[in-house]
Amino acid sequence: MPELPEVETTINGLRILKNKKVIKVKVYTKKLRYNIPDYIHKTITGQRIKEINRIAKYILIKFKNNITIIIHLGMSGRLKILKKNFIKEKHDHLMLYFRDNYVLALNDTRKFSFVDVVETENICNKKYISSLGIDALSNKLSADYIYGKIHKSVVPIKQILLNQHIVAGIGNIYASEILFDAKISPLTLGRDLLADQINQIIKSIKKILKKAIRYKGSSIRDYRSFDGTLGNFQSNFKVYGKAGKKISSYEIIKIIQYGRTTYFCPKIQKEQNSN
DNA sequence: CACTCTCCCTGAAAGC
DNA sequence: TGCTTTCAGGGAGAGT
Repeated sequence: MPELPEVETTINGLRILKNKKVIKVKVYTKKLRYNIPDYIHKTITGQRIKEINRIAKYILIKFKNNITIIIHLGMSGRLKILKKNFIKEKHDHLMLYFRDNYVLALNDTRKFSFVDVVETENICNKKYISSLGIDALSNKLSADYIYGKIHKSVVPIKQILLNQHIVAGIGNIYASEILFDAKISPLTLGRDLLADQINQIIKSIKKILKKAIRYKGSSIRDYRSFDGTLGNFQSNFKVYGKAGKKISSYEIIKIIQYGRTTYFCPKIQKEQNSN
């Protein structure tokens, strides 16, 4: 579920917790992808949230005592904000109770999410943070940068887009959507991409991700209540999940690349070498 | 080093 | 209908 637009939408929803004080921390499932550190209790109980932001798909909840909770949502994780008379649901693994009856719950069916607790100034010492490439929405993302990373690569562009060490934030759905928008075949190898194509990919990254964020943002009720709905962007998918459907008489197909599904329209998305 | 594959986990959907 | 198999939006770590 959570790629960059979902994470962005989530942190926008979480901002109502700014300045609120944690009065209790409950860990219902310690072992997620990694164990939730035991010291989460004493490091944030009684503390107020200073700010909430993200690095790529990592959510950072920063407290005023210089502690940051880092949350990665994995495949199926989501954060819910609950009010006083909430009911704990299946797969709620961590709950932060705030003054004023707010509760923040991490719910994750598949337990691929993780929660880390670090001193704020040491966030970048975490290997999973420091090894990230440039954020997909950063204006530092340039064709020169991408070219430098991929001009010798024999990996297909679809997989390159999923590589968080190159561009951070794109996931499996938006990778297909971005390449369709750029009219580039997901099979094209990194070293075969032309400068124009790299520029086009960057444009499509911004366009698709921003549009996705806009659609989530337009359904405020969805994320304010954190009811698990995906927002409205699904109906905007052009190719993802649409194998067998047609775009102006050209068929969309599904292939498997590196164990992940890719959807594309071969007639519209050309490989440079096949022309 | 660069690339590829498996695995972590649960449940919905597809297959039989 | 009910049982079995496949697959899912992420990413680390092992293997080649």
